Amino acid sequence: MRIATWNINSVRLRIDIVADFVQRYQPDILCLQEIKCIEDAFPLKRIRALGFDYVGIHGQKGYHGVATMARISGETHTRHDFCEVGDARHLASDFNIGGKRLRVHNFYVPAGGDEPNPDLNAKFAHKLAYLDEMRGWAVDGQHIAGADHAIVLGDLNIAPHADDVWSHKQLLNVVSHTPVETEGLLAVQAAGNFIDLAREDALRPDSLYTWWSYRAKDWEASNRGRRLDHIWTSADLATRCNRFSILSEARGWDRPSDHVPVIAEFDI
DNA sequence: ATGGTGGGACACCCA
Repeated sequence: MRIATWNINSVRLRIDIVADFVQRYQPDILCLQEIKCIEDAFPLKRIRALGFDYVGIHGQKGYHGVATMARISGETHTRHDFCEVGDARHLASDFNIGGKRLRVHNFYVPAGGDEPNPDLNAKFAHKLAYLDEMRGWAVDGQHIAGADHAIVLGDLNIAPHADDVWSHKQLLNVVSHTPVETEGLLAVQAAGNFIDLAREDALRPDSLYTWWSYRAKDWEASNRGRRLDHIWTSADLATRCNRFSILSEARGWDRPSDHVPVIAEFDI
């Protein structure tokens, strides 16, 4: 079973590279973030033509929005409105694999703006509140209730470890790598006993970054990237993961997203 | 210290 996550930064604008990616890498389950459209505007025909049977969409006009599609049959479980602000940032889908129920949580965690002070920046305060609610949700076991395995993935908008960014020192006060965020994200991970696949010794890719700013003159030469996109699994599933990859080359495709696909393969 | 480039919707928000 191959699963991929990709912040596509407008699915309508980039449907052609989504199709190329699917044809070349054949994910069984594909999770997109920042689709930036409502459900009715989602390019459903193109996605179905790629062989996806299940398509779950949590859309919103202009901003955010996540969608999960699969070649295997699935059903939408929930679209949870964390912090109850009406944002489309989460979708949970259930799949039956090998007689077990797998729940896939597709997340787009708030970016949090530029100012890393929650008293001065409501967006940053919202990001911290969102993480805190995720932690409680994981502690309560809500992520897996009624299922056998859980995967939490998506654009979590935080690079939690020192080598998840091009310069730990220079980014300590930059939103996405501040201590309050990295500690907050690691607390969510600990609360759900999730395994961060990129950090498993046997799976660790050479390059960890999943995002490079559009503002760099030459993203590849400067390589000022960050690992913002993650695939976490429940412990039982992590032992069945035999391949993990970050498709860095996608950042160099024509009219790219600023994020690249992250792919995990399981022997289940 | 600053400004750099991309989205969407509609004059400016967000990343």
